[in-house]
Amino acid sequence: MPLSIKDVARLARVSHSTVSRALANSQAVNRLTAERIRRIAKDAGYRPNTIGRSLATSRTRTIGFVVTTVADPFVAEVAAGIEDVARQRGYAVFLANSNADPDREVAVVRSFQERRVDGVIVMASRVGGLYMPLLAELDVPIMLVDNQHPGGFAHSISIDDRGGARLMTSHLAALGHKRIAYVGDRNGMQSDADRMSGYADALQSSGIELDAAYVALGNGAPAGGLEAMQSLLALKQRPTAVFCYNDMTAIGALRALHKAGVRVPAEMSVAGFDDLAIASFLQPPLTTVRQPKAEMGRQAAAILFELLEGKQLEARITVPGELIVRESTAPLGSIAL
Amino acid sequence: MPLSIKDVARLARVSHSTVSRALANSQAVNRLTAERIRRIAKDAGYRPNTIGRSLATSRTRTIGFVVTTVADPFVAEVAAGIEDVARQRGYAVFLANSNADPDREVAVVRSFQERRVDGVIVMASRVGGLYMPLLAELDVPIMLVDNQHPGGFAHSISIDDRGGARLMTSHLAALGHKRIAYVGDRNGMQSDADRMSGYADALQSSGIELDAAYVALGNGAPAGGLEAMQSLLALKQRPTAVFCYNDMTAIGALRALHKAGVRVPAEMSVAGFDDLAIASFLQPPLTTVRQPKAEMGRQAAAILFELLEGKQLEARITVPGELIVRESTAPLGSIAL
DNA sequence: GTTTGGTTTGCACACGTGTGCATAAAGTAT
DNA sequence: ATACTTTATGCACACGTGTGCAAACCAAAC
Repeated sequence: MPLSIKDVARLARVSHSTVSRALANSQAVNRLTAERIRRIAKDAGYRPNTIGRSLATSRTRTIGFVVTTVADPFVAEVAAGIEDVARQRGYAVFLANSNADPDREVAVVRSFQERRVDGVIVMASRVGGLYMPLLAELDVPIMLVDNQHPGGFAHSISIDDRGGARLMTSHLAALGHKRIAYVGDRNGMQSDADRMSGYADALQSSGIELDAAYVALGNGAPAGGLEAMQSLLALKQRPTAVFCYNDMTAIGALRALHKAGVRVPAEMSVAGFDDLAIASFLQPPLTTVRQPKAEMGRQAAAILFELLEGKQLEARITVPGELIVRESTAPLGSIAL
Repeated sequence: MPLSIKDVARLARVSHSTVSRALANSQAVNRLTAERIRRIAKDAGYRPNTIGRSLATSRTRTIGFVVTTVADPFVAEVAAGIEDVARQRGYAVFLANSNADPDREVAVVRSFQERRVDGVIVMASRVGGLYMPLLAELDVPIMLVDNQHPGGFAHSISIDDRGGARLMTSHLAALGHKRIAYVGDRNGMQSDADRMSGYADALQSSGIELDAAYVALGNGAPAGGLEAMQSLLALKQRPTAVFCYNDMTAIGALRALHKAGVRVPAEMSVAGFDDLAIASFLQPPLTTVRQPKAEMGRQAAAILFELLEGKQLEARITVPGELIVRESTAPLGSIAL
């Protein structure tokens, strides 16, 4: 059993109140006494018990972070950013995977509720209709990261999906491509819908008619991208460029193209979204839209802490995506060496 | 302010003790009364306050998970496994990144200490000499995953690095390769040393002399693999096969080879270790040693919970790696189509 | 020496829950 | 009817910390 504030009090021959104040650097306690107490506490290896403190202050200095799964590298990078600023501020982070399973979602909210987290960051992308009211019931500040339906909540940070998709599609059109395909995500996420409409926007601006045959559906993972790409390859008239919902999908698409012996970018340009750490090491290095993942995580956490410290603010931040041109996209009809 | 057990007690016109017992399904309370109380608690939306409970029971049903960084996909997959069984058992998981920074390591341990976690899982690979005694000071069960120096601790689960490396190196030798290189990790990790010695073992068994020129150093990330591969390519007599410390390193190596116009596997075989989710989508799909990452996470958590429930057990589990042969390795001198 | 005012300290309670023990109620055996 | 057992409930305390308020102490001013 680790020693309590009372043990320190006994050692210092003062009341536990004085110890509490001394350790909190309160002005009320005599400077010398305070220093003496701090010395004793340190020498004895005293560690304050957060549980007791939380009970007294009704603040846990704890936040919950819900995701579909941390196994997704995109999510993991955001998590790293969040954890970074949380640690700096003396907060700890509960990690919970919902796996987009409604039962788990409920379990996660219950757990956070019972543990009295001070705030929550949600990055569950596929949050269902039931999830939002459940979260609201928590009655703590909630920050959404790249979430769908941010409408219902006051605080969110999201990539500009539509703008990013527009950037990329325009890039492809500027390279001379006319038959530009989009590989989406069949899970019906808001970000997919937004990227799709950015794609549609850009086609229109470039005077290209949107052809439903060039819209295929993956699942946000390589396997889905591979399948979708294969269906595109089976078309009588193949596209010459493919914009994928995310980098993971693009990885699958690249694999399908290699298998089929289609050279990238000579015969087909491929683009992704996210700019995962490995994007620049792919074959060929992937042209993509960069999301500042860790930075978004840091910002999400920073805003949440502002809220926790009582600041009243409405923050619906949209971060612009950055076009990163690498070697997987090239002018139409170019020949690779 | 959410309602407390006393609020429920008032609603049910009983003492809070009775409510406590009713909700814990204690035999001591009358069946009908208990049911009535549970009804009322449920209808009122009562959620027990874990903070209060923890103070009373001195158990938090919380564990800490320390890693260098979750941004590493390998780590993230283990994390998913851990979180999975933790949730099932009603435990919550604190995530903390040490970034292999000694100051952060200290901060993490302090945080876990002050939050009175019931147990800790460490996956910090590069734990320094100071870290271990610091952890021991926590005085709670500690479970190590793929950690170096598991010697000092009673409970650990690790991949069989040496055996896995032997498997892979033998595979390469069996394909006829004589000049087999190893790209290690300059951070001086135990797993690197073990894989290196497995590599050396297998070379010896195959009657191949270990040539120091064929041992290069990366950093466990693609950039390091790329550099290391380039140094190997600069040799007068290049290797014909390269075994990389991990998949991330192999990804960098593949990139270097593509850049240099060296065909894989026709001119050079490449192998990794870990079997990350994307390994099978690389160009070419990567031959590697599979670590059952999520499963190891699940098992680590399961053992920790056994310990927490008082079971006395010594567990130093070594999990065998599985050789996964894909298309990045081929017989010496084979010609790609 | 008394009063005033400031500084420092401790008392006592609160936070929410679990639990040993005593008490009350109800049932059973004599 | 009494004594004993069983069952059900409440009282009171504990866990570790923070904090309003009163008390104690001290110094300065009169």
